[in-house]
Amino acid sequence: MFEKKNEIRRGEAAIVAAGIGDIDLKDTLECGQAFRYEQVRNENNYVEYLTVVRGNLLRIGQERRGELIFFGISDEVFEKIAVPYFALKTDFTAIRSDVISRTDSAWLKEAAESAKGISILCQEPWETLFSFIISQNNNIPRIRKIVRSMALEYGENLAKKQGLTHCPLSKTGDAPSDDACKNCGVCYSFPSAEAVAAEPEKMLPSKPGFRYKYLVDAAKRVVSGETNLAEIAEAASYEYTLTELKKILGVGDKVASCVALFGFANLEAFPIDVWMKRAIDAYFGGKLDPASLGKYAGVAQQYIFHYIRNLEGNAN
DNA sequence: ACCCAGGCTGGTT
DNA sequence: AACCAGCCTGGG
Repeated sequence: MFEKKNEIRRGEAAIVAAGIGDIDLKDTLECGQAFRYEQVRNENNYVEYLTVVRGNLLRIGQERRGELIFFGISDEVFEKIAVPYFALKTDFTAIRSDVISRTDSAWLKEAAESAKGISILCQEPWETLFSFIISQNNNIPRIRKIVRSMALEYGENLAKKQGLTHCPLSKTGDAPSDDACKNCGVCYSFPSAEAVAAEPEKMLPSKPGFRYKYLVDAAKRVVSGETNLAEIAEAASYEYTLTELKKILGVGDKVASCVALFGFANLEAFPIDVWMKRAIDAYFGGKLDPASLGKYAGVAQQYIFHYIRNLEGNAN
């Protein structure tokens, strides 16, 4: 694995992570790998997002490529939560060079350049599994809506817990009381497997549709230990991860490889969905062997995926 | 009204 | 082994 050190500036109210390659906050959060992000409008000249990571509400801004600003964050949360989540120690510039060096495809080289702002996040395995089960035959706005709604059902109000004096999404300066937050869900912790397994029917108002029984199966297996996410993480084997995850009802190759890539940081995982099929048919003569792209094939997959979607007028 | 959305299951050939 | 209808639901 390539690694590099970051230059971290610590201010009073924020920690700035600089020298972290080409990362683009919007591209990274909105490329379809994650669902718990919310852009916050502000009057400053930077983009700002809210996101929930392992039970921590994070406020992140970006003024320029390759630099992230974490607002109101402690050193501990920064080191233990933000750095791993955004994979700030992973050198995606070097990985991109590695990918480019392994292909003759001018189209892929172009895609890699175009999508160089994308970092592969390191998300919580359970959250990734649950979210990608919801993602099947579904679109991103609705996936996000379902997750927000379930977080509201099962989760904890983190804005309140973390002592925010006003809601970042409110223009009127409302305090983040349970009452004020009851229709939002953006700032709530992700539903735990235990909570879902204990009261699965609470998912129904969020309208998961035919995925309901899949979500129940996933929660029950994780709680019982039949699916041992910690052990899968420890094994760090792509093949093993796929095999184990596919035992869950409703988890096939696509969902399992997404969870491997985004939830277990198996960067060789290569999810193939309808967009990837289109790209492979149109630009790789109908076949593309992931192994030929090396151990960072999953990063190449994101470049291809991002590029084809932008070319073909990006869908939801 | 109809069709589709970042798949999978279960049944049929 | 390959094929494929049907699936919950919301939005165009």
